[in-house]
Amino acid sequence: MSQAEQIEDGALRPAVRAYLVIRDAILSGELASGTHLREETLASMTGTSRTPVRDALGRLVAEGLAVEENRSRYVADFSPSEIMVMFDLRARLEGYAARLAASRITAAELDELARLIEEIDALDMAGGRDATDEFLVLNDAFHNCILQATRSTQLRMMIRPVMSAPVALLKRHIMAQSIGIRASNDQHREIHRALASGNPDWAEAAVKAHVISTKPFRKAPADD
Amino acid sequence: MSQAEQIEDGALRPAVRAYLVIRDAILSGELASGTHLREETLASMTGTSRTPVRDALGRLVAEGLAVEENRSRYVADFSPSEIMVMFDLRARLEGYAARLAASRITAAELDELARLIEEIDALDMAGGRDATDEFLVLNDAFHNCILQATRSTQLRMMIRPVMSAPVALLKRHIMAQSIGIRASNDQHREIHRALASGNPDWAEAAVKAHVISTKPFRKAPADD
DNA sequence: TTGCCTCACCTTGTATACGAACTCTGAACA
DNA sequence: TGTTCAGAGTTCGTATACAAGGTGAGGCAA
Repeated sequence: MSQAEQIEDGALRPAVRAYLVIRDAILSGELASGTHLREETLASMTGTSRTPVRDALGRLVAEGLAVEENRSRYVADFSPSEIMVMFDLRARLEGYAARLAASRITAAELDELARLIEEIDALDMAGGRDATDEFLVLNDAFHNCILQATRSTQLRMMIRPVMSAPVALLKRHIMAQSIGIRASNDQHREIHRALASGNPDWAEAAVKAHVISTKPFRKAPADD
Repeated sequence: MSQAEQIEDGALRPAVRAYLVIRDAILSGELASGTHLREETLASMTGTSRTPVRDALGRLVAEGLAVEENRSRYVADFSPSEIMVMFDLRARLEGYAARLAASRITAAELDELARLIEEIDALDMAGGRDATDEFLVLNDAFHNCILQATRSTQLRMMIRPVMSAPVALLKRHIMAQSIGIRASNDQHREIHRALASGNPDWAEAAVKAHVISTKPFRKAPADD
């Protein structure tokens, strides 16, 4: 699609650079919960004018990483209970996506999923320093392939925001070894089998379990 | 909250006026699926400059009413199967919201729900020309009250987009008498009982059923 | 001393001008 | 006749100037 935007880190368009910089600052904690996101401040932080910053803030609000109050935006609350809500939502939404995909996925897409599973396996064998980053890319591709197979742009648009934040949070937990690449890929294998069988109930349950298993906290304030 | 924005129709801020005008044009079919949303054109249509239009388009993309492709935006596809997806998503998300609300809702909020139910009943008795519009307002308040009771801004932000389009579509079906105000309010009553009992499973199921019952089509391309 | 009013500053919202990228058309050459 | 390249026109992206609104501090009066 729009690879032109991603070819080089320094060559990013101002709007996407602003988005990425602010997003990273929020997810890394550099901008703490409740911080007032001043357009002028962010503009100098990202090296652009206020226009791309406003664009970026709009996206961040839509993704739930920032909230609007009065006329300003503030970085959203990421309390443990909020993070659990995000994972629960993602589990339900992606589960539903898998349900649709089960009856709409093509043979080519199933092959693509199988290929990604193999690549992740190879990664797991090799190990190495930046296996985490590569895993995240392949993992993202796997989940996006399922979304693609739903044939619903509405669904893709709806899930995009609820995926971005949990995926970013995921990185920390993989690095902290609390989530194993091997175990995660075993779940991918089961999801592939479910989709290949065309069984919507199985596909939904498998994806739901996969996402929930990455939910970072033990205690369950959400009645789930 | 921001009532200042809504006091008068002519006194709306350009950004929200642009948003409402374009949104209505999309939902009414005036702007057909796939239409290229040219900023300059929309600017003259809404009587503003391109800046508020860009803001509005960003929101519409986030809500799934428009899609981005290359550098432009186009009005999204509202095929029957896409509309069914939107209703299914809303059912799942609001069901989850009710689940959370069941254990977090306050007595005051339960009273508020009861009050809204009574108002809708009164509306149903009175009948009249614009009962539909008033019902939509009260109905919206009812659903928002439940969202409020989840104590999760993430959830509210996530559900907002998936509610707006179905609710707008709802209007046509109420006017077409295919959805009864009386029957809908009976479901509200059950939801109230479920929430009051604090039973998350019941609350989730009741809300899910309520939303699904408004799903406009008989045939079910979604395996649901 | 306390409460209220006013003024100034700070932040966001809007308009507009300019620059860049993409697309579509038309013509020329293979 | 088909394909490709060039150029112009159109549309979007960004920066900036200006306007409006809100908030906080400071002073004045009761």
